Amino acid sequence: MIPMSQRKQDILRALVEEYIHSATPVASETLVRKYRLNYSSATVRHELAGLEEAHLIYQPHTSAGRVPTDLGYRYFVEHLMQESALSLNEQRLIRHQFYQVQDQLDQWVRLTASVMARLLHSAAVMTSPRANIGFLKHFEVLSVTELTAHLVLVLRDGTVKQQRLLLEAPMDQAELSALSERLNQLYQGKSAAEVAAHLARYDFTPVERLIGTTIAHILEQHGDPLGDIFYREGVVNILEQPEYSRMGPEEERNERVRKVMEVLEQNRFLPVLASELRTSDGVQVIIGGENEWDEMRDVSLVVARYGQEGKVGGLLGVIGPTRMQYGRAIAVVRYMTQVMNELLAEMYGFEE
Amino acid sequence: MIPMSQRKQDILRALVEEYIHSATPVASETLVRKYRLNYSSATVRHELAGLEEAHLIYQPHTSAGRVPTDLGYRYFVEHLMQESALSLNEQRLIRHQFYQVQDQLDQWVRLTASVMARLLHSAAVMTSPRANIGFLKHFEVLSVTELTAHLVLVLRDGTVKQQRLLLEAPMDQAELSALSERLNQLYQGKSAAEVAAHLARYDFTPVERLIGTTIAHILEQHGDPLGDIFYREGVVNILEQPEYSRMGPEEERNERVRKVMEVLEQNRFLPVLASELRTSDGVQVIIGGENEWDEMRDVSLVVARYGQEGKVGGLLGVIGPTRMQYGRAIAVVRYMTQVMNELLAEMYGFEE
DNA sequence: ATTTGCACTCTCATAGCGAGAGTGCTAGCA
DNA sequence: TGCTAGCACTCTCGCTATGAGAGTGCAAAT
Repeated sequence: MIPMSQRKQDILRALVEEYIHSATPVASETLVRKYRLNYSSATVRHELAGLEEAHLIYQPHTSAGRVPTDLGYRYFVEHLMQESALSLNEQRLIRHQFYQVQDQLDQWVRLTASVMARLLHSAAVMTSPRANIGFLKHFEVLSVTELTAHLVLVLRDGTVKQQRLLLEAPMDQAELSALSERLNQLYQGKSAAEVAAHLARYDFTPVERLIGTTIAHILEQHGDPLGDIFYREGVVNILEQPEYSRMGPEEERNERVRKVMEVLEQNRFLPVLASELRTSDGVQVIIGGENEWDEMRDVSLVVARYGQEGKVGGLLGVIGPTRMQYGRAIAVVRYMTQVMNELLAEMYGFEE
Repeated sequence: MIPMSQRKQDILRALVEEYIHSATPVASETLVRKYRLNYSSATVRHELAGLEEAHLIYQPHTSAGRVPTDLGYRYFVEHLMQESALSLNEQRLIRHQFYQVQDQLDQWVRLTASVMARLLHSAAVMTSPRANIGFLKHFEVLSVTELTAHLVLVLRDGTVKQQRLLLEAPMDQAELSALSERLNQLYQGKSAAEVAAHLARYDFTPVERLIGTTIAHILEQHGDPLGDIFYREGVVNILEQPEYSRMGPEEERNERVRKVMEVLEQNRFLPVLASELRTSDGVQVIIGGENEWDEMRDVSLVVARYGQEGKVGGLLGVIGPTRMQYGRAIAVVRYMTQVMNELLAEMYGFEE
């Protein structure tokens, strides 16, 4: 990294902000005019050449303005940006919406995603809250036919799983009920590991073992908080961004749109998040091609975990073009994390 | 409706098929050549003029080929099209995929949507199966703080609802458990109406009443099988259709994309479906602007209800440009309905 | 009742062109 | 030495013109 004089920093900050705003390559002249810099455009051009040397910005072609590179954005986010906190008014507005919604968990999640999408004019993604480790709250076994039954699990975080069971020997509802009552006693509040351990130790009938292993299996599967995304909101907003609807040659743009839609629809960003969020806490910013996933070269993510560590929680964030209002996005994501945390705390009675 | 000679019908059929295939206005010459008609192109042109008179087709501009109108598609679907059943191979392939998936309900749903999307290269939408009327299976009340509790409902179709309760007087978990056990006895297997009726008749404590009304409310809300769409698949496929990526002037196309994405994201098609499906059974075809919802002028729907009437069920279908492979789409939707029906029947033990 | 032949219309792709934007460099100035 | 003014140069972008091609509608012929 080259030494960054104060002036270079000022210029880079101005350039990134301007580009985020205008979505077109930024000219030296523009910077001087709009950002009241005390040097002439020629001086600015000189500095720009330096920044380009350092791969922080680049020119799409000779005699076009400059555009930040991924590296430039990264520097901006790390050193130059200031998080633009939400105004009190916005905060009130958001709170108010949650207040209006009936106290239903899934509605909160949906609302959170929708608020983020609207506030940032970009796409928001979010997982339902789920326990980091699945704990069984309760299960029932319903007889379907003589040889099949239907297992319904309720986990402590409120999710429900259903699975069909194929019995080896015929059993009726009464038998199953008795059995499930007994096993419920045993497994209530247990995790996958505990259930599995338990299974290993004692002797069980085949049916009991079947139910036990199935439960353990489901709990285990459930463990990964990145299992699947449930809510996507504001995908249209992305398409309205100039890079996807106006700028550049037709073909490239179509290609970009296709890519970003594919990423969104198939949750391709999950692996990236998984590794990123496992290592560190707080709001994470992932910029464009930094993560070497080719399809994501043009998009940035601003994401965070919400919920209580080791208890119930999930993931929320926004996804948009690399030219993203990072300052605001970070503020919004941080704030929504906080809101969700409070809601969950109330709901589950954690101390914060 | 004008009288439709055999020849007119033949020509219309050929034209619609060709347009569905090529996505470009169809010339008289092309029809003669590709569909081996026994008349000259001039004759065909003459007939085309007649069809245009009848608003079944139109010309985008003088000296372009013809394109079917919504009315034309309708006539095609109603009188000319033949449903192209899925080959045995395709059927086997589909079955096989379901066979591979563990017997988990939500995975079936997801798989169904995904299969439809892939088979038809268009977007598929689907609701999770839910009972047409909500019946309570079981509920629990968990103490959170002194004055708040957490209500978890399990309905008979397996969905779960959570809601926070604000108590008027402090209660601890023991009290709540006792209470909920008693009420569970009362309400088990009941519908919204039954719970509500029950509430009206007897005297209850405020807490009991609170829980009762909340349960009734949730059951009621749940009743509408069109409450919300859970699965969308293959949205990218739509963007790959020429009308959204290649044809026509830039601006119009963007507008189209924006519209269709909005419709998809916000489930705007639900009201249309609701009225359509309530009146009749089987696979429904809704073509473009027929339903006077302006945003949907350019898209068609092929949808059906699945599940057992009055018991558990949902909605599935595909959504794409009006230029859609109706014959195949209808076949696929019909087949997937059947598959889902069988799966549900197995799972819940209905006789089919 | 069809078909042939032909004039006519409209679109679409291409090339050419000029204006404008923005740069890099050089020479001059504090 | 650091900054600025001036200027030539480059590249894009939008506009217009143009011509080929596609497809029609119509009139005359079969």
